[in-house]
Amino acid sequence: MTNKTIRIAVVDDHQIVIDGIKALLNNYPNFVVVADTISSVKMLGLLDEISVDILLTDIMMPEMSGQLLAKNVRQQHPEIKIIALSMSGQGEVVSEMINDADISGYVLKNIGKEELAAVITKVAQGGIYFSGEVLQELQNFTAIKRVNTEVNITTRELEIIKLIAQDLSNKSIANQLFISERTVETHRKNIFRKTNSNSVIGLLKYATEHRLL
Amino acid sequence: MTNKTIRIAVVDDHQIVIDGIKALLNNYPNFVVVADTISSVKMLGLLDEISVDILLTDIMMPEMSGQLLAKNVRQQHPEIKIIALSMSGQGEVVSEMINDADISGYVLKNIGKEELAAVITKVAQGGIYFSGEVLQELQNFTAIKRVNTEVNITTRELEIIKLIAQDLSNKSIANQLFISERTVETHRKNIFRKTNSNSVIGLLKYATEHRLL
DNA sequence: CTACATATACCCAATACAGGGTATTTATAT
DNA sequence: ATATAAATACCCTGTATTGGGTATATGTAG
Repeated sequence: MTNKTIRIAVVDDHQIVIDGIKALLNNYPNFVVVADTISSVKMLGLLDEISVDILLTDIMMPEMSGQLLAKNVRQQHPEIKIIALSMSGQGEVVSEMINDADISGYVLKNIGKEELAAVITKVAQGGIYFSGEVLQELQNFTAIKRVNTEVNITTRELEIIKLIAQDLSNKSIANQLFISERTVETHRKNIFRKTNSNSVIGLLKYATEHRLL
Repeated sequence: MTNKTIRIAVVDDHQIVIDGIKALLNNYPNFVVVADTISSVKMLGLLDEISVDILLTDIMMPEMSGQLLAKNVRQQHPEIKIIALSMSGQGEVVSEMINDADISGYVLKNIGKEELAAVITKVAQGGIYFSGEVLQELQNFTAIKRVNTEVNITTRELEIIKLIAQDLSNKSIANQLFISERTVETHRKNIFRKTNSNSVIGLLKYATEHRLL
C-alpha cells in the first residue's frame, strides 16, 4: 500500500516555491507531481484532465484564493484530497475550509521536507493532518467568534460600523440609509456600548480585532 | 570562470522553502549550498565559520529581519554578496538595503528556478540584479518620499499624529506632552492642513499611505 | 397571545473637534 | 541683523459627537 504511487498537483503563486516542492518531492520515488501551475484558475482546469490523488495548494493567491479553489475542487472532484500549505494559518480560513471543502490537511510553510512527505503519505492513506500552530489559531478563532455572537452586533449595526469606518458623519450615514440622524445616533450609542468603545478609532480597533470589516 | 563552484548560504524562516531551494539548486553542479538555517541569528554565526560567496536571504523573518541581517553581514563579511529573496519588494526596505547593506540583488519569490540560477550566476560574477516589480516599488517609494518631504511634517507633528492614531484626545495628548491643549489644537490644525484631511480617519488613511506610522 | 429583539425616532446636556484668527519664543540660516 | 521655520499658546464660533433618557412599530419565537 505504501508503495503505490501518489499523484500530486501543486499550485502556488510563487514559481520558486513550486520548483522547490517539486525538486524535493522528487527524492521520494512514490510521489509524482503530475500537475503544477502558478494559477489557481488554471489548476482547476488541469484537474479536469489529469487524475490526481492529492492537491497541494497555497492559500494567498491572486485570481482565486486557495480557499475558493478548494471549495470548487471539492464539488467537482470529491475524490481529490486537499492539503493547504500556507504562510499563516488564519483561524477563520482554516475553519471555513474544513466546513466548505473538507480539506484533509493544513500545514505551515515552516514544515520540513520529511514532515511534508509524512503528511502527504498520511493524507493519501485517508488520514488528516493539521499542524499544531494551525489548531491553535483555530481555537483562537472560535473563541473570538463566540465573543462576537455573545456581543451580538445586528446586521444594521454592522452596516453602520462599516460606514463609520469609511469616515462618514452621522448626517451622511442618515442620508445614505434614508433614516433620521437621531436613529444613526442611537445605533452609534448601541454600537459603542456593545463594543465597549467610545470613539471612532476605538471602534475601528475593535472591528479589526474581531474581524467585523 | 563560469565553472568555478559558487558557495551559497540560504536563510528563510520557512524550512520548506529552504528545502525547496536546496533541492532545485542541486540540479546545478556549480552551485553548492554550504549553509542553511531558518534562523537569521544563527546564519550570522555560521558565516563566521564557513566561507560563502553568496547569501540568499528572506526578508520577513522573526528574531532578526533580512534587512538587519544583510547590514550585519555587510559589515562583518564585506566579500559576501547578498541576494534578497522575498514575497514582496517593499520600496522602503529595498531602498534601505541598497544603502545600508549594498545588496547585489532583490528578487521576488515568483521567480522561476532558471531565472534564480541566472541571477545567482550574474551576482557571483560581480553583477547586480533587481527584478522589475522591485524596481517599480522602488520608484513608487521614492515618489512617496518626495511628497512627504514637500509636505514637510515636523517631528513634533509626527509625534502628535502617532498619539492621535492611538485614540488619545487633545486633552490627553496635552497632558502627555506637558503642553497646553491649545497647542495641541494648533498642531492638529496644521496637521490636517498639511495632510489635506479633516478627520481622524482621513488622517489615518493619509498616514498609512505615506507610511508615517 | 406575549415576550423579545430590532430598527426606528426623539429630547436634553456636556464635551470635543474643526476651522478661522493672532502672537510669542527660540533656534537656524542668510 | 534679520528673515524663516518650529513650537508654543490664546481667542472665537459653529458643528459634531458622546452619553443619559424614553418611546413606537414590526416581526419572530415561544
